[in-house]
Amino acid sequence: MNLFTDIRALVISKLDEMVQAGTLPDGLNFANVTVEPPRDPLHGDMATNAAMVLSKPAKMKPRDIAEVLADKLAEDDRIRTAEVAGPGFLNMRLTADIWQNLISHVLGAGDSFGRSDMGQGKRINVEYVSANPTGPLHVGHTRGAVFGDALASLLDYAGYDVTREYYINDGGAQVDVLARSVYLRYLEAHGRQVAFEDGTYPGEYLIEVGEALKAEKGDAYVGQPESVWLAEIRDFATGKMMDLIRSDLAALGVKMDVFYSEKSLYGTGRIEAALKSLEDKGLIYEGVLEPPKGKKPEDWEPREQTLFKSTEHGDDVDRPVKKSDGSWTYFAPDIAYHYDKVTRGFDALIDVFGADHGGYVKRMKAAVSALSDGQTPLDIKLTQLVKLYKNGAPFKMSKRAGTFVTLRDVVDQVGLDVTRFVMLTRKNDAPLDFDFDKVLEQSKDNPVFYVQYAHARVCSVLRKATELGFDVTDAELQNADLSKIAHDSELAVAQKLAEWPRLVEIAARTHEPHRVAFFLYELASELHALWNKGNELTELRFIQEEDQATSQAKIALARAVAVVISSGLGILGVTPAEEMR
RNA sequence: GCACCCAUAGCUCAGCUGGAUAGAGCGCUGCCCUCCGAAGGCAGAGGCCUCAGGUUCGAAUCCUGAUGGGUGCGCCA
Repeated sequence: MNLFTDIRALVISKLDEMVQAGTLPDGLNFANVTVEPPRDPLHGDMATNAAMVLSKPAKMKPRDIAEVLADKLAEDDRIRTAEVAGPGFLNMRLTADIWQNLISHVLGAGDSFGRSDMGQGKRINVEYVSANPTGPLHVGHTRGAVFGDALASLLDYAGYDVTREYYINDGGAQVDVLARSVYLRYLEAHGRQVAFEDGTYPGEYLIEVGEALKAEKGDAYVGQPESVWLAEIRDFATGKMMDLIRSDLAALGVKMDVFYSEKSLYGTGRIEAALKSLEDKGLIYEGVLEPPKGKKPEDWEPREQTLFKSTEHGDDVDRPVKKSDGSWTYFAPDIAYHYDKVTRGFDALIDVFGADHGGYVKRMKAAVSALSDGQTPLDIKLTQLVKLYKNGAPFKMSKRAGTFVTLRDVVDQVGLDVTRFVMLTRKNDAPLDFDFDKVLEQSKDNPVFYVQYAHARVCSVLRKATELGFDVTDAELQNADLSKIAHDSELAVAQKLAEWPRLVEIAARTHEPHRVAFFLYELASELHALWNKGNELTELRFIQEEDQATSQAKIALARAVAVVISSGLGILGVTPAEEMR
C-alpha cells in the first residue's frame, strides 16, 4: 500500500478524463507526472507537478490545466481540498480517514508494510567485501561490508531475488606471501628463530595458524624447499583465513550466500572461455600500450601484451589481460568471474568496492558490457575511506605501530548495532568520520541512539498500557477506533509513515541504503515531537487512563511507528531496542 | 598528463527521475519536567548551495569550463 502511487493513479485517471473531454490534447506522455510530499507541509499533504510538465506539450498555461484538474480531483472521496499554487503546483489535502486507515493497515501488514514488488523477482547479485584472504578484516572492510549487506537487504525488501556474494582472491601472488608467512610461523612453532622480512606478513594472527599446521603435519615441512610445501600451505592458510573472515563477518551480522574462489577459475579453462567470448567479438588483440603521461614509471619500456579493447565499451584505454611473460593479469580472472555471474543468469550485478579501486570501475563495466552484449547492467558502488577518531583526535592505522584497527576491535568496542547504523548514516561516496567516543554517546547527536530511543519509548508505552490492563496486541490495536486520531500532530506522524513505501523504492532504485537511515531519523523525530507535545496538551498523551478506546487508537499510532522503525532497522541490520540502558 | 569521486550554515552532513521561502544535528540565545523515560521537545540567530557560463516555464540538482580537496593510472590484487 503506497498512498502516493494510489493518488498518482488518481491524477492520471483524471488527466485521461480531461483528454477524453477534449480539455487536453491527445498523445500526451504522463510519465513525468509525479505525486510527492510537498517540501513545506503547510502546502498540503501531497503535491503534483502535472500541470507544469504538461503545459508545454499541451500548449496550455499551467494554471489553466491545474484549475480544471483541481476541480476534478476534488470530486474524489479521498481528496479534501485541491488547490492551485505557485507556478502551477496542485496541492492536495487528504481526508483524515485516509491517514487513520493507514495506521490500521500498517499494524495489519507488520513488517511487510513498505515491501515493494518493484524488483519483480529479478535476480540481482551483490558482491561485497571480497577482501584478500590474508588476514582479519579491518575497519575499511567494515564499511563495505555493512553497506553491501544493507543494500542487499534493501533490494530484497524491494522485491528482488538477491544473492550476496564474496569473491575470494585466492589466486594471486598475495596468497603465496601468506603461505610463506605461515611457513615462518610453522618453523617458529617448532622452536626455530625466524625473521619476517619485507614481503611477508608479520601479523600475530598467523601464530596460531602456524601451530595448527604443526599439529596437522608435524615436522614434515621443516627444512624442506618451497616447492614441497607452498601449494599445500597456501590452501591450508587461505582456508584458515577464510574461517577467520567468516567469523569476522558473522560478528558484524553479515552472512554471504556464495563464496566464490578465484582459484577455481585457474586450470579449469574458465578464464580461457571468458577471453574466448571476448575474442569472438573481436575485442582481444596483441598490442603495445602507451605509457601513462605525466607520471612515467622510470623503468617503463614498451612491451607487447594481450589487450582487451575496453575502449569500445566506454573505457579510456585498452587493458592488458596478459602480462608480458604470458601469465594472466589480475584483470583476466576478474573478467572470467564476471562472465560467470552473467552466465549464471543474473538480471543485474552490483559490485561494492573500496574507493581505492575507483580506477577499476570503467574497465569492469566495459568487460561486463562486452560479455553480456550490454544486457546485464553492472553498478559499481565505491565506499569512501573511514577516518578514525579517538577522543576527537584523528587516529592513524599502522600495522607496525600496532594501531591496526580490525573489524573485530570496532564491533567489540562499540557493538554491532552502532557500528552498522553509523556506517550507514552517510552516503557511500562521502568520506566517513568514525569517532569511537561519539558513537557511544547517548544523545541526539548520535542518530543510532535517537532512533533506538523512539522505538524504546513506544515499547515503554506498551508496557505501561499493559500494566493498566489494556489490550495492546497488534490484532486489537488494528481494530481501534482510529477516528480518535485527529490532531494535526498525530496526523503528521501518520503522514510520515505513509512515505515509507515510497522511500524504500527510491532508496532501492538509487542503490542508496543511507536514505533508510535518514528516514528513520526523521520518523523518530516526529514521534519525539508528538511525545513532548503531550507535556502541555495532555489529550495528546498516548495513554488516557480513563478512556481505553482513545488510548488504543493513540497507542496504535505509536505502535505503527515502532513497526516501521523495526522494518527499517531490519534492512540496516540493526536490532531495535526494547529499552535503553 | 589522464580518469573517477567530492565541494550546501562556524563544524559534521541530508536534500527524491529539475519544482514553491534550501533542511537536520552540533555549537550559540531563550524557553518547556506536580506529566507514559527531559537520554527529549519548542523557538531564535546563522547560507551569493565554490566560481563562471549554458539548457528551460523553473537549476543546489542536468551540461560545459575553471578553482580547491580525495583516489587511482602495464609487468601488485
